[in-house]
Amino acid sequence: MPKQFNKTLVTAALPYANGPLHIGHLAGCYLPSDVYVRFLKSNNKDVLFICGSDEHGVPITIKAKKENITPQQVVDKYHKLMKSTFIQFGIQFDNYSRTSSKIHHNTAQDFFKTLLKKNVFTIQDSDQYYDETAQQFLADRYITGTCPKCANDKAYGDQCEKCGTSLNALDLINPISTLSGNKPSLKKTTNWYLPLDKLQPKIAEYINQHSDWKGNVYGQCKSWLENNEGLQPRAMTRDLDWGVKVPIENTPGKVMYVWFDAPIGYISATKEILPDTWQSYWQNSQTKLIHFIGKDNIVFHCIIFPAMLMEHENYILPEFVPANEFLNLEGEKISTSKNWAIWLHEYLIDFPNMQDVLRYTLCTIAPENKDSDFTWKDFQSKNNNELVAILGNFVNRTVVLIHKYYEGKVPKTNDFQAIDTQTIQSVKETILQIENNILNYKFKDANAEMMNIARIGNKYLAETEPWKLIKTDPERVKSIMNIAIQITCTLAIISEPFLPFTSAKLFSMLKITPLKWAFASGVNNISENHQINDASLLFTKIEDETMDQQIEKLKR
RNA sequence: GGCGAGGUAGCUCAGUUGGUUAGAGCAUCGGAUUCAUAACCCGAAGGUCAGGAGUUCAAAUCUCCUUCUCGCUACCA
Repeated sequence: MPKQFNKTLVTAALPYANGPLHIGHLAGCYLPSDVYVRFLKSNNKDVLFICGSDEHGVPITIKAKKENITPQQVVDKYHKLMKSTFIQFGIQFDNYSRTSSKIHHNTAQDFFKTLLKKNVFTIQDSDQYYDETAQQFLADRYITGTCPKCANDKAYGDQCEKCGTSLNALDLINPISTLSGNKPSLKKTTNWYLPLDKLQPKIAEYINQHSDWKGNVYGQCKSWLENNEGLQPRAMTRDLDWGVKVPIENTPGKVMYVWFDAPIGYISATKEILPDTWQSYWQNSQTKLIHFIGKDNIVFHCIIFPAMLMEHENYILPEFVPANEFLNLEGEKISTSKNWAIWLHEYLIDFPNMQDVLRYTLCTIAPENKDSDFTWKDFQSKNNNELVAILGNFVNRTVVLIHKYYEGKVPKTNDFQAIDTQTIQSVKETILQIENNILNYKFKDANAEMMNIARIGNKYLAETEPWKLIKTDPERVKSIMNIAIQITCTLAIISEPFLPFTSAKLFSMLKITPLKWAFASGVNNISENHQINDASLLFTKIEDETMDQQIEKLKR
């Protein structure tokens, strides 16, 4: 029995505010979520799209120390940059918030207090390494030493990358803090744990109800649940001076674990824009909650956050988690530290007003089922051979012909011939496929089908040959050109989720106010005698030289 | 090491519960065309489905083994 929903709450993973955004972020998470939300909004659905910067955690404090500024200055810088990047790429969040905001701190603390009141947490003491010079406790990741198994002297406190063994920092021989290079000391500390072990049956039941999730997501959840010892308690607090303070008396220097506070950021961002009605989304069983993320955070969104929500008891649980795999770049993993990335804010400078080209390219190679690869050559080919040659060209030849034959006034249709009805029918069928694909989170397929509508248009013109008929049967040409312009209007409507800037240009060229999805298969959207604007190019060719420069830039 | 996901045409990727001759886009080659940004349209060629064994009337699909890539491995986010 499928559940019925009347609201959709879409979240996109909170990007971590210690660096700029690159194409992998866009392809993996923000583009698919934006397409999905734009589609629902075009269909007049009640949908809310939430995101924000994740501004806590150790890496930010380390970056601040390195650059000799405060953590707040670090997050201010990247929050501003990321927000502006999203806006420029047309990622249309209803709210792009941040976890350093007052409302977030309050919301996260309230959430924590509720779990405290319900006695959800278990409290445990443990010995943790402490760096006297840096004056802070060290996460396992920030300690290196000699692996007890393979004697590799560059093993991390959580894992030895040489032999692959999972480690505990206490196992390391000759531990060294990566912050100061000194030997850390052991200190006792108390933390509040989410007892995932006790919650395992509830979580397992929840996951089992969602065997329809994508293979990578469901598989990873099962792997956590069915791991030899099952789920283990996880500390929800950390010893750090940067983060949301734990709302318990006499706990100085203790903040919430980033993965406790970050997903609550989705809630606080909703509260921020809907102070009175946010509960109608988060605490309403009629709401479909969807988390768009990358494969690296499956466990947090499918196990830990749902566990938190279950124990709070007032919230709905995620209904679907479309996690994408990773995007590679020119055959290699994207790496921030090696500067092997295409930074979005730089793309905007190098390719002004070409956001849709990147949106399109990334959508065609979205890593929906497996890691995929971005190459500049492919980017150029998608632009030149598809956007310019198929979509741009169809629109251009249609608009040019209408100006040539009718001075830009849309001609009236006469009787439809078989080819007309067939063409209209195949456009309708393609639209249905797009809808079906989007609703099933298959954005790559949906995007390809959108391009197929332009192909149908090109084929229609090639087969009807209005440039020949104009000499023998001008009445017939009127019908053909009318249908061609209606298809152009369809393209304006259905391209909006994928190519919002192009869609806007198309509506402007057609000189009509933007239409919603319900009009997509209409054949009377542009009325007879309506005056359209002059043709202008939607896309321009990209030369080899431009691509060579970008490839050169990567290698620097 | 353990677990999960993947390996399909030159390239980038689809292949739903096993079922006609394994698909698409791009690239390549050929044809047609001139309204259009030398674009469009039609057609052809291109695959031992990572490798091996097994189950079955039938395997890209199910099972086992080998191998490669990516992720997770519980205090990185």
